[in-house]
Amino acid sequence: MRDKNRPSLEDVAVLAGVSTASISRCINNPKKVAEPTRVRIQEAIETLGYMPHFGGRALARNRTNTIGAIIPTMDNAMFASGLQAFQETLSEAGVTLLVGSSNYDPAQEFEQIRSLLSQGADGLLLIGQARPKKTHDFLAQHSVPHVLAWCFPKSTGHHAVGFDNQKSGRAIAEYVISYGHRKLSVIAGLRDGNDRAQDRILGIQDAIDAHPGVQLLGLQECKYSFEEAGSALDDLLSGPIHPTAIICGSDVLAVGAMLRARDLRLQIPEDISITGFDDINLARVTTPGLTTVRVPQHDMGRKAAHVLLGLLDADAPQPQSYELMTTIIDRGTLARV
Amino acid sequence: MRDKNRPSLEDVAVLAGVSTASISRCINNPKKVAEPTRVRIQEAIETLGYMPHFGGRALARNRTNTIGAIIPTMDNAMFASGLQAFQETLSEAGVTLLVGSSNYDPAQEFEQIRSLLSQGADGLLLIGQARPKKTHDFLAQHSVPHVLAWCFPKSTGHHAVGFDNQKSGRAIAEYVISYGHRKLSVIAGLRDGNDRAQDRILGIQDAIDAHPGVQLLGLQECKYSFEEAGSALDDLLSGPIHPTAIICGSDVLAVGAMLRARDLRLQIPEDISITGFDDINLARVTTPGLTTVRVPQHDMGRKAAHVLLGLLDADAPQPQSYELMTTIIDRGTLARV
DNA sequence: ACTCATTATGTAAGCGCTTGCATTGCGGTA
DNA sequence: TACCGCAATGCAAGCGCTTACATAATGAGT
Repeated sequence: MRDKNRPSLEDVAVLAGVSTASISRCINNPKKVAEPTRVRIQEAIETLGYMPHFGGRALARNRTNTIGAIIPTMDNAMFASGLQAFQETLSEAGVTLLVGSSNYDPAQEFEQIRSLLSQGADGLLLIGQARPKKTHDFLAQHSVPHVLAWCFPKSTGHHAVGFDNQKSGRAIAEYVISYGHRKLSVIAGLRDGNDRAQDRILGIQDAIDAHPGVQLLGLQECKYSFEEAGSALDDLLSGPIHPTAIICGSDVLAVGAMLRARDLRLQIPEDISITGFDDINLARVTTPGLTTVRVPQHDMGRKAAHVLLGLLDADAPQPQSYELMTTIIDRGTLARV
Repeated sequence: MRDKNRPSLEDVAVLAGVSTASISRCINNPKKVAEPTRVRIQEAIETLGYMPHFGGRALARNRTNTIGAIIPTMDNAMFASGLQAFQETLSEAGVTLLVGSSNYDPAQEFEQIRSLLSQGADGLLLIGQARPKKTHDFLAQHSVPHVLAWCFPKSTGHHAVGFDNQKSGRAIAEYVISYGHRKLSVIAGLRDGNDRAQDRILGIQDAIDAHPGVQLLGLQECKYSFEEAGSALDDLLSGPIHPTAIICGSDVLAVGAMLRARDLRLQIPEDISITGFDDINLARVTTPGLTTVRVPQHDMGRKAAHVLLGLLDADAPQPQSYELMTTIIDRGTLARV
């Protein structure tokens, strides 16, 4: 079983003429080793090209210096860039990132959690708050350090770095209403198992309810793809009475709707207003630019990493949760009526 | 050091009334255990909520079932979706993905390689072929199974799943030329340490050289951002004689150029043609849609995973390399002149 | 009934590293 | 000179799991 080519601590020890303990100390806590020995050890390590064996280390320390992130998909720029920031921050701290994706499916998420944990992840980054009891129990049973992102749950019990989706949903709806729109429709992500989509809708509802005279003409749920959003738009326009504005649960949906609207020869925003959510690159590129809600993904990823690292560092001040703020970016897809 | 809460094989063995060896076998090779014992063991595992300890397993097996991928950045949709496919495929095979990012910097890439390897990665996915000798030596010294993606090197010695950037660069340039353009300029990614950017330019050169009368008026290198691409466009237009078409090394660059062109009140493609490379979502969204080179990212990620898994499976037929084909997607940013 | 495969299970030796404790060697102090 | 304290190092016991080998149990073939 022993890999003859791979040098072990033992080998380095022999070459350097010290015990394995010293080598280990030299690697993990150089201060505890005298200067000359350290030099000797370093040389031995170099000449052998020694690299600590991960398994051995993990076994002895009961720690892997690895953190897992489970996101719905990297295919959506929205998560990808948060994840990028997360990874960079971990990397600076010498921690490696394990990635799993759930494809918005709670069952898959559970599997990924199991999987990443059994791969030794010391902690986890999870997206959103809503998950089956089974999952919660599992996390609790194994007391897995974890932080939630892309949400900011009122209830405690979890560390979170994110924003309030409901509040943000309400904000964009209020904004649309403030532009004079009274007949609204919504294209949202599939709510099932997706609390972010859900909360955004709730927020939109809140705003509508708070403004008598404003009505919600239609609500379509669909996957985050241009095509599905296009079909959703078709459905929303199939009724006898058309909305003047369509609030979308994500930029991808909004852009999908815009593309379809263009095919239908509808002018945006003259014929119909459309808003997005996330503020990914896409939103800057459409003509006109998409009016949307900016989510501080980069900050979120970075802060989440810090919180998680803090959680794992026994003698760090226990980190709290952070609520980040979203802002509305008004580009050009929202008209005054 | 022993974590009192975490059940070990030992604990399960006691509960099930068998030896640890049987448990291990039951987990790794159920066939080798008799039905009734297996049931008993399963129950014990369930009630204890046992999960194998990663370190222990890795140490004994000298294998982690983990694969690393080092990509320039996830922030660019182009890598993100390839990575997504890669991850999904690994996951299906029970292998977990470790992610590192190099930010297009060979030194950082080297560090990430070290890091992922010391985290026990059994193999690596790397982007592109050009890297310092130091890195190559390191990979060789440790005989790290790895596959290259996003490129298809002529030289052997590496497994690769990708496409020929030079050929594709030439193809798009030929295409532009076939539309009647004679005065071309190029906006490329920073060539330093980025063989994809380099090869694409070489390909463009090839096409230009093959067509007397076609000239390259300018070549700007810049980072993959809208802003930088915008400035690059400014520079290209600052001369006395303007190009009729600008060939860009990526969609992000192309879109950045388009946005700037719009600011300059230039009509695309009437006043100036622009082409991209990658075919990410962005390309479908601009007005007009971006004419670009489609890179089969999804396939690439998936195939790369298969090849890598094959490389790690001793008794699998040794996988070869795959050259994938790119195609030109003609949307609307390329005019006939 | 006796032997021999065959199958199911147990025993125990590592895998490579960390770390509490023991040992050594040194300079400073009384 | 004898003693103490401290710094540097070595010793060896695990950490939890896998697996070669040993053993036991079963059934088939003679």
